[in-house]
Amino acid sequence: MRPLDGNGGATAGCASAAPLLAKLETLDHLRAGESLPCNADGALAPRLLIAGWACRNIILPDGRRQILGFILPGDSVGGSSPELPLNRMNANALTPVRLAALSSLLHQDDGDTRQYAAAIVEEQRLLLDQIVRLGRLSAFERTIHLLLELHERLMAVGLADGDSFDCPLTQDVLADALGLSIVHVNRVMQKLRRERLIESERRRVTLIDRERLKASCDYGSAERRPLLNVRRLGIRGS
Amino acid sequence: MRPLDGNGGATAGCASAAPLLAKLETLDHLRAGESLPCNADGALAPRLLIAGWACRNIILPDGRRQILGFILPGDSVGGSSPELPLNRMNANALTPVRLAALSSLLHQDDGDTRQYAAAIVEEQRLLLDQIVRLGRLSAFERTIHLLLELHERLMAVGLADGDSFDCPLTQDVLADALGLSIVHVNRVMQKLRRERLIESERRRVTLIDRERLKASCDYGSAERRPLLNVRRLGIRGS
DNA sequence: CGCTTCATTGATCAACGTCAAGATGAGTGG
DNA sequence: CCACTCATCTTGACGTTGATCAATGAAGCG
Repeated sequence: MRPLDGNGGATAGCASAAPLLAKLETLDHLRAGESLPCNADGALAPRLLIAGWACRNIILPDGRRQILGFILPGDSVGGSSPELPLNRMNANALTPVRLAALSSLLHQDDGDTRQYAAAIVEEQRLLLDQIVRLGRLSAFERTIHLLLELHERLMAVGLADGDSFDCPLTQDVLADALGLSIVHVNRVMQKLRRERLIESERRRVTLIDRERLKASCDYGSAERRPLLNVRRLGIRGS
Repeated sequence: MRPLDGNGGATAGCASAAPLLAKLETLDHLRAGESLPCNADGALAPRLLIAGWACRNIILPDGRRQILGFILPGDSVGGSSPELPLNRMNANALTPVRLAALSSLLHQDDGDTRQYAAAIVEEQRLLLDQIVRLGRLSAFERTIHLLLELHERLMAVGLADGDSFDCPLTQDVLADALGLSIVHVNRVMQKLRRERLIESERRRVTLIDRERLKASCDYGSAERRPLLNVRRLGIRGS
């Protein structure tokens, strides 16, 4: 029972919920672990991810890995500029993945420039969130924060229903995204379940009380620009 | 003795070394701690920093602070797009700072677009480095890595001579940039001096053996895109 | 079934944070 | 010139978080 799709990849269970993506013609099929296609110059080829999950990552010489961010259905990669560092990092499928051509989507008049710009803005927002997570949140907060981000992004493309979504991330991958050890991720997840903040069975993650979760990790506070900021830093001018 | 400049700000000791910047007319003067000017929409106003140091930072509701990156002489802010998240974060002077108008510099034909694009690329590169530092480097490595970045950037604008530069960062600021406690930063710096990797007296930091330093923290390995990546992640496809 | 990947557990330890208290040094007003 | 203040750096003791090592389950898959 629960056949877990057979054909399409990670998000097949929700495929009906992503009507926009379903209509696109598939250009590439990747298996889990494979690298996203590159141009001759080594930069990511322009693609739209229509099914499955991927991630961008950096691997240090000694084998440590840091995942920079996740690529979810509806996300585009490589479109904006081959110079952009993000487009020069490794990107790997985490599940079976289907990609569509991107240029076709964007070559309408000047619309592509606008699309590219929006993608860059969104990418930067996610990078800043990642920095705050890694720099100033505890393991517990980090994990919640990332789950909230994933849920929000999947929600936006119709791949999360209400409070839950299909999450193909292994604890191994989660660890490298959160800058933690795999063992610790496991314990944090257990604590989250024990405190009834989330449920997770098989690959399905349910965020039980999103408002409480958001409050517990300051989710979203990186976006707001405080109007006036008298804290720290500036008590020095005469 | 050692009057530590009196007029110009943090980088006055090196002013002669930044000929390009010296010629610009100053638009704003900021004292340490003050916020960089904003437009009506709340985004950073377009400026070129010609003297002093500043940083972009996020402050969480409970007072924790994460510094996202430093703004050094020669860096521009707010130029690219008011939508960019980085341009909507707090930015504060860390020393007395002088800013120049940016629009005048860039309103030559289409040159501004190119300039903006280059700035975005560079910003993204620094953000990725920051993520790797926070996510996968130890406190010791992080500190070295950041010092190397600062040295390299100052070198590029003629504000570092050989192996040393004038570093106005307090350990407090360093801590919030590195995601560490202030006490731990202090101990790491001591260890760095004890092992003769750096010297630091007053505000002057000297990197004693840059090659050794780079090797010890994998500096620069985030830029290179490995050609083939068989490690981890992908041993799953049949 | 045997294999492999992934999740889980316990024990132990190192890294890093917190608290509290001095030093040190530069600037300031009397 | 001195006392005073304030920011910064430094130190020690101690607690916590999270890493590491090493096994053991559990589940999917050929």
